[in-house]
Amino acid sequence: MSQIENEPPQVTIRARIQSLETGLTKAEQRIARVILSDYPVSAMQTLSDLGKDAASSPATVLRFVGKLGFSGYPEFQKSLKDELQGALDTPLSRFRSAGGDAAAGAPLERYGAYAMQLMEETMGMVQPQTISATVDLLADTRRPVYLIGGRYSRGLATIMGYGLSSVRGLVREVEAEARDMVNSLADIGRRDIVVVFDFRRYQSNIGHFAEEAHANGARLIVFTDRWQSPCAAFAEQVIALPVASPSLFDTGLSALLCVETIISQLAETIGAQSADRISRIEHLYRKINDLGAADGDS
Amino acid sequence: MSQIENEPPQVTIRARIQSLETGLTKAEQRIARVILSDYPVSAMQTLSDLGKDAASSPATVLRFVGKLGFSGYPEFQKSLKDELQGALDTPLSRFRSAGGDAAAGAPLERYGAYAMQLMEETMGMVQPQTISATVDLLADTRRPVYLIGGRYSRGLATIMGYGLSSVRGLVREVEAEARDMVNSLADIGRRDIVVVFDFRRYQSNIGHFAEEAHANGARLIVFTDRWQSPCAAFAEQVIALPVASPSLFDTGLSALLCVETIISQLAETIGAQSADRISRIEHLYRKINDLGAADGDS
DNA sequence: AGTTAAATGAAAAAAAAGTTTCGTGCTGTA
DNA sequence: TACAGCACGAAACTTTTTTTTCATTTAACT
Repeated sequence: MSQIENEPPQVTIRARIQSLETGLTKAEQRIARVILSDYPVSAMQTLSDLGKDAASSPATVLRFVGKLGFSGYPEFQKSLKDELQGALDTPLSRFRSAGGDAAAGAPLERYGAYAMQLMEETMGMVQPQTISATVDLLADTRRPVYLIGGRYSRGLATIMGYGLSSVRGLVREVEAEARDMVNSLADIGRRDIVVVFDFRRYQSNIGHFAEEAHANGARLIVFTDRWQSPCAAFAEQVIALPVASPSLFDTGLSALLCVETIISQLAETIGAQSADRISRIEHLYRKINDLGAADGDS
Repeated sequence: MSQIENEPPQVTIRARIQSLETGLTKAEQRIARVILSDYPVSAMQTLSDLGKDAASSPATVLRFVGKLGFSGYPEFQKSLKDELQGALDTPLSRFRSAGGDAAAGAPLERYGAYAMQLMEETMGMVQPQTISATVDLLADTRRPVYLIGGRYSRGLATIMGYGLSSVRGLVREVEAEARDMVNSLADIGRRDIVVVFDFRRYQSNIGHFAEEAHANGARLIVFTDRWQSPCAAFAEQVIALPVASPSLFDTGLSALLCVETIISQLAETIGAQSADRISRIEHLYRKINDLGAADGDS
């Protein structure tokens, strides 16, 4: 009988429910909780099933749906399905449902969808406390930090080094080459933190560096792969990552994800102190850059 | 009345439908196509709606569902919902439905879920032909490649340089420092490819380097952000990337994704030639590494 | 405490969905 | 061409779901 007056707004139904928080009766809150808990699948049952789940009655559920602005339960479910359709129309979903191995689509789509799976895998593989312990260690700004990486992972060490030095001082990247390694080792002691990136195929010189640093009493953080570099044996924190990719080479995306997460957490932990530092650095960089540019041009 | 005899197998219903390919009548094939097209939402309508979509009848749809091994339409839909529930129970989905901004969960989960969105955005932002054109350019192994990056992006340049030199020769990383830049520029000419990484805040010396290289006739590939480095003006290929992150810093994940995609494509393009090179390099690295390690220890 | 208003669920009524049956029309074979 | 067999959909039938109604309970206010 009743005509549809209100077109569905852009926001998700989930958001609409959440924004209704106030003005919901007790039974309705129960219903909301059930819907939100396994959204949206939980809302795809029949009226009476949903009522049962919320220890309520079909009638009450229907009134709740009315408050949401729908003129009937089927209309509500229709909206839900439309919304779901949109949510599922993503590269990852398509990749997943294609079986994950289909060579379909552009290279970037393929690699990207794989990368997304990798992010998930990474989240599952790295313990939250490993991240937080690492952040805590690095948050002690009186401890100098040394970074070193192998042939491939040198780039990651550089990126992490840059991030670290944006947030705190006493950061130094060590070249994976005899002279610099020895020189650094001479300085490294109990107060120091050493961050090592070592992925297969593990480089023996990196391993020796880590071992020596550990012997000198340094605290060791190791980024490595699933099979774990020998360095891991001496490490206080081991961040073991998935590195397989759909190409001939291993991927560094999982490592970069962790590095950026750590830097971001570190910035939050060190807080105001680091915000200050960042702006000072920005300022200085601009000054020196201008000098450098002039120098380069002349 | 009829009891459920067959427990649902591990495979998705999608896969089951696909494997049924043969043994499907014409009308059933139409139904299959409709279901697979917007899977699984398309299969969540009523029997008659689905029949109408497939230009068929409820009865035929029901027979189709029977062939799939279900004893009735509701049972079929139940399976579908269970499957969907599983598919939606991922970090990304949770992040999305949490509104994207919720500080819920461990830092890695949060950053990782964001990263997944970023991958998607990257896929949307970078044109497939940009990637393929870049790969083609780099596949010309007679052309020397020079890489340079700013303070942050130096790490990315290093990683790409490593990847490139695994696949082909004539790769050189240029330090973003006056002497090395000038020296390199002296060599760079029409035959050369220059890859520049420049993200905000853009460094003027990088810009000058790119301009000069372009003036010398080199082909320019620029990795930059959404707002585009000044270098982009001289570039033959511009890879503009999303870099915003849920922290104070920009992210390099999108850039690394593109770099790895390009390297992987390059390896496939150059093909056997590169497979050969990779194994030769592995062998040589092992030899030299042993020397280096011995050197470092002594 | 008493009154009023709102909220709730049971149950009946209405609507819609799923299932079954059966006749038509097609396809391939004798 | 006639026949068998199968696929198909229309329509009748059955079941389930949604909606409405109404009595009861619960909460709120004087």
